[in-house]
Amino acid sequence: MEGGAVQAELIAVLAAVTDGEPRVLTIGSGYALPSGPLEEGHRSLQTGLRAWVERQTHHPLGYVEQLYTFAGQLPGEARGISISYLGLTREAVTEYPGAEWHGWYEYFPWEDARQDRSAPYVAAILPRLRLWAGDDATRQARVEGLFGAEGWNEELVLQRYELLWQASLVPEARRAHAGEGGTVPGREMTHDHRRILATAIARLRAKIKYRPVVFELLPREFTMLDLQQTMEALAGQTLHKPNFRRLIEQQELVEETGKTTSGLAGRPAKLFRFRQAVLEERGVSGTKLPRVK
Amino acid sequence: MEGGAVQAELIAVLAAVTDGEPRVLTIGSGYALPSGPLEEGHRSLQTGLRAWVERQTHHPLGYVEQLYTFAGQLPGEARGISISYLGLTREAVTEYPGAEWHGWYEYFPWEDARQDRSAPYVAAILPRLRLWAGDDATRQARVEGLFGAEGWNEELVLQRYELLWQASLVPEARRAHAGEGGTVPGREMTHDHRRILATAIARLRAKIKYRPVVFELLPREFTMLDLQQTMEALAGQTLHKPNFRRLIEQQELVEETGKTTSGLAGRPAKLFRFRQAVLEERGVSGTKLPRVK
DNA sequence: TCCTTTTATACTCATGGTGAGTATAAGTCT
DNA sequence: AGACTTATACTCACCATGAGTATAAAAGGA
Repeated sequence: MEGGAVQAELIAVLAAVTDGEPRVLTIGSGYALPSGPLEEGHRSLQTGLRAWVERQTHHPLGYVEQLYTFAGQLPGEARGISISYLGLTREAVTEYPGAEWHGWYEYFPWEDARQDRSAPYVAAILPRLRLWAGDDATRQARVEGLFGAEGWNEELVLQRYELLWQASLVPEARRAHAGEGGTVPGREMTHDHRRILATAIARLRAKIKYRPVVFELLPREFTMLDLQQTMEALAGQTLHKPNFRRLIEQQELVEETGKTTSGLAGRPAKLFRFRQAVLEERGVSGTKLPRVK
Repeated sequence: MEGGAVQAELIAVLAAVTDGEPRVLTIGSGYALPSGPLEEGHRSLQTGLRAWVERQTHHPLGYVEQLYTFAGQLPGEARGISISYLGLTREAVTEYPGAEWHGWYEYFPWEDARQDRSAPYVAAILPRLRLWAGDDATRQARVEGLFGAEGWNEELVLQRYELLWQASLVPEARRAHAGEGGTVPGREMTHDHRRILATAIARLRAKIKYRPVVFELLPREFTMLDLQQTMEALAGQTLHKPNFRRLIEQQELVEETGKTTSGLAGRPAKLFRFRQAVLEERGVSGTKLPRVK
């Protein structure tokens, strides 16, 4: 009845958006995510996570949600379980040696589709994937569906990374099954940390569409443009300004503070704040089914 | 650097819909979910889960997705981590002793809002929750938001269960902090298995709205009514027939088989099958943001 | 045989959200 | 003062959705 005991590793993807760039908190010069094993003293998984992030980066942890759990084969030692989390914050002013913020898109340059910034990367990747697919119709369909010109779906971050992995086009894959030829641009990470980051980005891109989590990344007061640019940074997509505004207003997510910006070019913008009340009111409908009565 | 080793427990919520009733596979006469510790031989978490479910219930596992991971304090022994999964299948014809299918709504009678079946339960629960809330405005808001007459949100299954737990109205809570007074109708489960079931129901209710997972629960060929009733069983809501049909058709989720039903009362219904192609075509848009260009 | 019952399927109509684009307001900068 | 820049307001066509009604095609009983 007694199963084998395992090590439990807690891994954090801590995200922020600064100056319109989404960033992630790393250690080891951008090569790893903050992480450490669950210990005796930790009363819960989140407690353990908080402890490790604060020890390694001295950065406080705000909003946190669980991402995914999987069994990893720690080479040599006993097997381990990795439990990953996504956290949202704003970058602290003070820096801590060893901890660095890096742009998401250093790791996934092909994911930033704002004004076609990703275009050259995708153009370089596609022929190599097509070569890999060869005559295999299933592979071809996946390649075109994920990287093809028809309707880029920004939520499929993980699927795209895994495809590159399988095609041996990322360095991490080489460590597993030695491949031939070169790899694709994009910063590498240890173990499967880059896969975890991809999971985090995908989750966040999906979530901002139906839950008001963006506000965790913004200061207390912000302009419509701040809000829009933060969304665009996360989604990796440019948004239609008037319609974005209308969307936010009709959902009553924000309220005016009465203040405006000044000193910048152009007409001063109103400052808004998030309406905390939404969190209670909204059980979020998310309906889609034609209820009766 | 060496953290405390832990036990990893794998827990499965295996769901099916039979004759318009959503059901869950249990052991111990409906008192527990299939589960067991991760062992040396298991190559992945899902492998381990499959092994345990098949050993305890002899039921095959089809579509599976991860639910949640948390640290539980197994009393006495070393601490443990519980990793829960949701699986979707059809009930096998052969039965295995010790394994039983039970209706979801035996465990959560207040969640079945089809033609007001839940009404008497909600009516009985509400005054007791209001009593518990007392003058506390935060508590009152939660009670009314979750159980109140205004817009029942079928996705908040977990939140409702947790509220009842905190109010000490479910037997499981009594084991933790002894409470006074009676409990509310609804079958009890061991440990936090009922909480896990609530998580599974909530996840599935959310997911059927944007991913074609219902078809995992249906036979290969089915009528529109079969499909609708399966959805209704999961959502715990009655749906508008013409609009439901239109929704399915415009999304091109199914195709006609050419066959029809016969022998039953009323006009024969066309038989449909799921269009497997959707799984490839659709990266599922889920858009909501006003993209530009 | 015909009529009732039952279920399936097809239509109608008003409404509101969404995509796309244009027009005006109100500041800085030169 | 005029050019420039950004913010904000408005328009219009279209389509998905909520709600309800009408017709089709079988079974079953009088």
